[in-house]
Amino acid sequence: MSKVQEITIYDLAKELKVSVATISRALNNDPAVTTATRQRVSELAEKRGYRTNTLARGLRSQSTKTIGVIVPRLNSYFTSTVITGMQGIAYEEGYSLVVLQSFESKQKEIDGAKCLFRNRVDGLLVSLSYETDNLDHFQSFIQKDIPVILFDRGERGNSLTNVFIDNKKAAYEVTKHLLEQGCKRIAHITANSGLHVYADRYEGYKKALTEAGMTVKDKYVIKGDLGMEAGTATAHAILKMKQRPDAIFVANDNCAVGCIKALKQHGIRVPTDIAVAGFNNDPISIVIEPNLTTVDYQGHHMGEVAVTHLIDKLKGRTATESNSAILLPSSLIIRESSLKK
Amino acid sequence: MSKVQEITIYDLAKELKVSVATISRALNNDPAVTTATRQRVSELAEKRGYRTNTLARGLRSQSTKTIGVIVPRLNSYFTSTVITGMQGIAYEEGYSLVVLQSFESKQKEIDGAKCLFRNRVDGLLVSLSYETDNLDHFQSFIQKDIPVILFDRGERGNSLTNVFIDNKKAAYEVTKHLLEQGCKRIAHITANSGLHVYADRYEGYKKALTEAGMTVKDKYVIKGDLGMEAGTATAHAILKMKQRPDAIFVANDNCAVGCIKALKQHGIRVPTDIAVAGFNNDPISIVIEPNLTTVDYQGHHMGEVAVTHLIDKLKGRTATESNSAILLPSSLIIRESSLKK
DNA sequence: GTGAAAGCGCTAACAG
DNA sequence: CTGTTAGCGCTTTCAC
Repeated sequence: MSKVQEITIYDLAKELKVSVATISRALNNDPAVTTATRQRVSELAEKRGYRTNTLARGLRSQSTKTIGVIVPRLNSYFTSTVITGMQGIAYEEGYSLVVLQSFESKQKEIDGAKCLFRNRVDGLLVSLSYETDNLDHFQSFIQKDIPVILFDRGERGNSLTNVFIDNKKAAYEVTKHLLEQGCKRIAHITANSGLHVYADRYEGYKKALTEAGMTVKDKYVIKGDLGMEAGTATAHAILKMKQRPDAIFVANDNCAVGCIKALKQHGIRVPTDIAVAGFNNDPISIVIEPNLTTVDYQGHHMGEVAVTHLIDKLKGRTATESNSAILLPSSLIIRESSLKK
Repeated sequence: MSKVQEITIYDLAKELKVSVATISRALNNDPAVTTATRQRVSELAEKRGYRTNTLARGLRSQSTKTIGVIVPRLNSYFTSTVITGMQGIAYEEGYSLVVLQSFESKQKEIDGAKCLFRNRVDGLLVSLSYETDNLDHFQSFIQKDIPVILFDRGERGNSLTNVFIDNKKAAYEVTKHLLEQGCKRIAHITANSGLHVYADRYEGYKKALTEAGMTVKDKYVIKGDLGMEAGTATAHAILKMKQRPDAIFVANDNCAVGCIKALKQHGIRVPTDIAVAGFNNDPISIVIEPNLTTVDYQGHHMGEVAVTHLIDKLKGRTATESNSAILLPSSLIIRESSLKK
């Protein structure tokens, strides 16, 4: 198959005996051009198989129409849902998404940010890695007025827009529910990370305990990578405790599932002996037996909100301040894994 | 924060009192330029925060350094693994990935292809949607010599490179294993799709049955969308059959899990009453109880192979023919869900 | 309402 | 080994 020649606005201009400026205007629906010519232009463009050269346009208009996204990992239901939500809006608005993974590594996140910066994304959407403890690597974006929005895993005390849920409140509700089930010794498995998301979940856990007149016991707060294997490992550690907890609140579903699997293998009855609750409402939570009590929040919606705010900024139609925190709703979903009664 | 001025090679040229050509060469490691100047250039570039304008470069060199990827859905473990594999290689080679979802819709796949075509991706990697029954929408790419490679869900009888596993063989092995467990009435749940992947799995299933002196019974071959809910629905249909199958070979894990859940809810013992096998070795297969027998194949590797072939073509260092089929290994993983003995 | 022309930042052919 | 220069295809002032 021989290579077909690319059509440019010059070709169209020549054929219609008008100037390239007119073609350009017609193609961009500039009201200055008559409806008639606009019609003729778009017809010919279609007929000749013209496609705008985004490179040339971008070079001229100093924008790539590309949004960079950095996520810890692609392989979670939540993340893919978020991205799907972002994609829907982005494509409607004429933006492409370039998605990178940090694999929970700060260095990879920095590298990814650099890469996207070099590639001149118009904006950046980031969910931070476990290891991330500052936002210096986004400074180059800020200096060039490239908007950066954090979603799900953001940080406080910065000048960026954050889109997340009220993690403290959600964790508080989970813990309170566990207390209401009569649990007296509630362990908490969380990420080995300084991110506020996890600190907030811990705070919620603590608040519920405190309100119930209990105190947080350090040995009951266990940190790991929240993977399924980590769940299994932590369960083993818990089984070795002299005084075993009677409930475990895990900061994500995957890890909670690993935990339940291990507990069951060792003959522990869930929830009778130990109740378990997770976080995220991953589909896996209704596959594990007993089905997992968890916190649900809409990744799809979060993605839409984050990208909408970003595009609003890009198009200069923003109403929101930077430095604002956008809180999305979440809800406790109670299933068998926590029902002692 | 005031907007920082963008540095160009002209700025560097002026400051170093050399021509832009020299700068350009130095930056691209052209051996024609002395090591000394190259050194000076890269130092200054670093110091001034220079970043190549990919737009300008692309406009000049007629390439976007972008690879388009179309997948049915992002939210499967297999898919995210494939993409991770692709990403690793792509970024090493200086390419970005733009990933689109078809949501199993032919129209969405066509739209996605058009979008990527307009955005001038240098190459395309596609895993076809259920509904796709021809490859006409890739014709525009072929005409412009833009390489298109199909992975996982490809088609035969076309001029494109295909990267997949031997589905017939894999399905044959699953079915044979089920027969060896003493199953006499093996049902097959597959996609409601004309794709060869599923036709091949059916062929493997058929071959095993035929070899065992059995025939395929139409009522035992059930088509659906292979989602978890479809698995549940199909299980219900199976439970209503006068003569129930004693084994079900499902064409993916997700659906198999939905199936097992429903069977168990209705008091059917898996595998004793009905054995179940899936396909893909999704992590969910070791969460469901009993753990699911399935077919494992490396998405990561498949992604790497597909993108490597694509980039080889792009860089003109290809050895493989188009129209070639690249077969990757797969293996049967036997777990409790199929062990009658 | 339309056209002429400059220039976005880079690469590569050509000349030296 | 290095410099000059012509575009790549588009948008956008500034004229008319």
